[in-house]
Amino acid sequence: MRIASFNINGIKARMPRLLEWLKETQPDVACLQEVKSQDDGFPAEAFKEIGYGAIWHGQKSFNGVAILAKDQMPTEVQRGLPTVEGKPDDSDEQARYLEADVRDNAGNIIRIATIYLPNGNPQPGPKFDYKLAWMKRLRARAAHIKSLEIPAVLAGDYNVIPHEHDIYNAKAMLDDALRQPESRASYKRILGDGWCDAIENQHPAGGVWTYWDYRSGAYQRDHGFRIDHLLLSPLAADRLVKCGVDSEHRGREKASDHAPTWIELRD
DNA sequence: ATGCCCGCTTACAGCGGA
Repeated sequence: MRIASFNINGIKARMPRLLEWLKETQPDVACLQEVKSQDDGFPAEAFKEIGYGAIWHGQKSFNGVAILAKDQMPTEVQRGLPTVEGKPDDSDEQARYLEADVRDNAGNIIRIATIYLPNGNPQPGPKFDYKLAWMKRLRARAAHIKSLEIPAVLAGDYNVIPHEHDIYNAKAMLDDALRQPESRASYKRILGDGWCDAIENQHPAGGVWTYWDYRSGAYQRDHGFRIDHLLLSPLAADRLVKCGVDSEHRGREKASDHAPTWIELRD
């Protein structure tokens, strides 16, 4: 069972590359972020034609998330991140969270969330405050999911560089929201509740990148960092076989600035 | 210190991204 996370940076511009990647790597589940499309413009039919059911939470111009599943339709569980108290948060208009159940090859349910965590720049400021508040809400939702004691995968662009060894140069981006101590501490608190960061678990020495800036030839110079994460509940972590990054796809024409990041769970 | 590149928009310049 392969489950992938991919910040596509605009579904209209990325559709050829996205379809190509789906056909080449055949993920069972693909969590997408930065769809940048209204609900009406989502190309569900094109995914259906290659065997993927899809649900999506769109927004004009910005943000937007989706879950694709091969040979099945994901069953939507939660659209938008609730408040810390677990109520719908009507004040948050940004489409950054979608949660669904899918079935594995044995027919058992796996809970999936696609996450586009706020960037938070510039910091300090209201955008950084929003990021940290959003992370508190995510932690509360994750705790709820964990309490269900089911296999669950929280996959997405977390916009957090967890450690010094998760960036090409420890001195780079020192003032950036992605690597502030508050961002890292908030991410660490979620992991501390019992979630396993798959890539960190399998590559403890670091040096794995999922994002390379478009500017300054960052990909060619391998100036990357790791911000796309798949967090596994204990019952999912027990089934982790391997994980990786399709970094070669970052080097193709008209690529996203993120590379697809994936895990494989045993059946 | 700022922009670099890229995608988006009742677009053709400005914003957001990271």
